[in-house]
Amino acid sequence: MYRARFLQGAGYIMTVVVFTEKNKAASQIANILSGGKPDRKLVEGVPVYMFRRNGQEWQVMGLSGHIMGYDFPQELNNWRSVDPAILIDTRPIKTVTKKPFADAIISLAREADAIILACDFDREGENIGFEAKELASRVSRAPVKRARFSSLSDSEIIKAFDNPVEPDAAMAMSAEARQILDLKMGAAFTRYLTLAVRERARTKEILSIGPCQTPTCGFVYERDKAIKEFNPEDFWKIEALFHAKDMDFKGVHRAGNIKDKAKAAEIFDRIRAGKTGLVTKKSVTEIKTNAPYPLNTTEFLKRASKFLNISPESALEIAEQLYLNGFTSYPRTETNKYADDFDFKSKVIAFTSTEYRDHALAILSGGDIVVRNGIKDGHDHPPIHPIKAVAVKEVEKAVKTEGAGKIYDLIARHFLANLMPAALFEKTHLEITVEKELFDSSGSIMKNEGWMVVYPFETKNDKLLPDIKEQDEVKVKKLENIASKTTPPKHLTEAELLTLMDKHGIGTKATAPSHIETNKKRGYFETKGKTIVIQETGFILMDALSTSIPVVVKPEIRASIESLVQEVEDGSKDLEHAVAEGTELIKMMYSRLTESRDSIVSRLAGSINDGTATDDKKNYIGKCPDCGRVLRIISTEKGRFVGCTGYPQCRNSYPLPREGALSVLRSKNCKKGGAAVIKVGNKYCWAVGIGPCFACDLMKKCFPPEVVGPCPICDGEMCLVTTKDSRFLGCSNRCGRTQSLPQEGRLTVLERKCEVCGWKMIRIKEKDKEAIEKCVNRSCGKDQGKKRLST
DNA sequence: GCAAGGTC
Repeated sequence: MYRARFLQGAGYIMTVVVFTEKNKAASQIANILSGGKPDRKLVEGVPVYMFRRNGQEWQVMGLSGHIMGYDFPQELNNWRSVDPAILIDTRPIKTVTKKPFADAIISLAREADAIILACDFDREGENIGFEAKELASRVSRAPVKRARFSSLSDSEIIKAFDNPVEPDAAMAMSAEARQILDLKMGAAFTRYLTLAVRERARTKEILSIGPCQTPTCGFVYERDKAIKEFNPEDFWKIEALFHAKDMDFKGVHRAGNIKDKAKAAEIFDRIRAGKTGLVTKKSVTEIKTNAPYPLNTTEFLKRASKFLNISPESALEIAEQLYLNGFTSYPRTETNKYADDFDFKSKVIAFTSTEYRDHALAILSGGDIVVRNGIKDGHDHPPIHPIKAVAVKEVEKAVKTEGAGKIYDLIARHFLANLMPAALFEKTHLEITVEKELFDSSGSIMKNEGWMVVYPFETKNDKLLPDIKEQDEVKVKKLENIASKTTPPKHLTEAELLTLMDKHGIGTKATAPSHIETNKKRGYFETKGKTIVIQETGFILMDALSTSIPVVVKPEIRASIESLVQEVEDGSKDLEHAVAEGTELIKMMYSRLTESRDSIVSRLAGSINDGTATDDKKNYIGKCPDCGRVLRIISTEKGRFVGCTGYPQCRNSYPLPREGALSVLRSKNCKKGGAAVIKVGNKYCWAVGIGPCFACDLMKKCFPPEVVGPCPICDGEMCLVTTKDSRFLGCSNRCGRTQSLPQEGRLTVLERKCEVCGWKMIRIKEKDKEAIEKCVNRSCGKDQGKKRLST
């Protein structure tokens, strides 16, 4: 500054140095501020853009995100010799991780008369700017200012650089607090757990814990636990098939899902003779469905997974490629709301020369363009939208990454959809009375496609009802009392997981996919198509942690660090106090971890080195309730029993019957808590730890005979009897009535009943043949009941 | 070798 003022009189030209978050931003900002084409040079291999502005020499350089990072001092890097607890009390050291950038900063700073930090307008951006500021301060006393802008539009950039503000130290320090606390916790917990498990199981795997990855896994665990613990309940549903005006349509009894079998039977008895129904009420309502909000990163990743089956990780990578090639806008944004002065019209016009032509023309002919805007404004970047209007083929030619065309298509269609009117549906509800009982039928017809015309990803099937009025009569074609069971919740999809993470503030717009990847890499969960399924190690770890340190498995861990970080940003707490408080918190959790070492480790060790025992399907019984390892059938010369792989530490064992071939019935769960149910020969079943099933009062509940229909000659029921080399139907009263069954193929008794005789239907699937469904009753003459299935 | 956050 001193030098500048002194030299200015002698024709000295002030040099303004600008640091942006990345090269792309540097070049764009230089373009805007220079009003033309800036010169470009390389400093230490880093591009710098130069131009004259207001009589000053400007030099704009892009950083590469963080160019510094925290780590522990060298001497703490030996996992074996350093107690992980020490890490918690050690202040990590910040060092340069990208030297060329640091060198370039220093080189530019030497010549600078003024420095402007121009990174993204968020916490990490402020912090990245401060990394440059700190390096510059080593060689320069030039004043440092901050340009704040939330998009790279000309007007906003010029405004930001004409009115620079003071850098926000509190905001920058808040990110510092996050980095330090994340590292302390992650490193200490991960090292401790990994080393503890290695004492018991031979593995090179790392078992990591972190304030984002662990709650992410926690979401998956909670869902899969609910699935595991789910108990199906019976319910009955009374359905009618109506007919009017040449059309069949369905109705459901108003009682919906009836849990009480007797009640369902009673209702069904009242109506079963009904031949006609009366339309007692009809209502028609019009429903508007708005286009979804513009795409921010989270929403984009969710839709790419849901509609295109592209994982969040690769969707973000593809979007990055599209962005770098100028097809779409910056993919990392929280904002789902366009700026007031956003120029939609010229973009839509550009689309008139692409395959989206018809949609673009429809928008242009609809008068003023109205955008369907969201409500989130992260003051960062505009929603993800197309920059260039091109054909999908051109995108695929330029960007070779698989899925690039599909992603572009989604972004383009979403953009156009945001400019189109709402879709209109007409929903019709009919109340139909049969024998004084009420049935409901509903239908839906699309009246106006609106934005959905350009958005084929959402399904919009019409459900039609005949055009009938109140007091019209309809024919009853069929009435059914359908027995069903409640179904367990479904596994989480990636889209749902992203929603949960977003809702609980786990990770940022750019990092959510990486936390999912980390968990996969660790073997905690895996993706099967769009759904996510927990794996043994992940389940046991989450299960163990949720009893000893529940906050770690829940989003609370992130929230408590976040609230400290927020206080630093607000200025209500300084960095040192926040780090001290956070450290105390981590210490408390760490001591819970060490206290429960044995229970966590013994269970985890089982999941890791007992892989072979688990894979031994023939002898695998289940988890040992004492130590969490693996129970299996052990046969010796002296006899056989169920024992634990944890032997000799764990001496848990259970007796088995001496005689008979054993086969574990995987689908049966012993209701008295037996570890598994084993079939002994063809005679009886045996619950491990409980004893023979025939001696159990719950036998009939666990092994209900498969009833297929009434016995034709007595009041008994015909049941499926399966022996080692045959299967047939026999009367439950043992009156002597039997019936043979097809002996070949896999036989399944279906819930559905034959429409003619009321016996159950069966399904036979022979190898290399199509499955056949037919009535099980040989005396039932109905051959039409036979149906070939496509499988 | 450990976390999470930037960016390529």
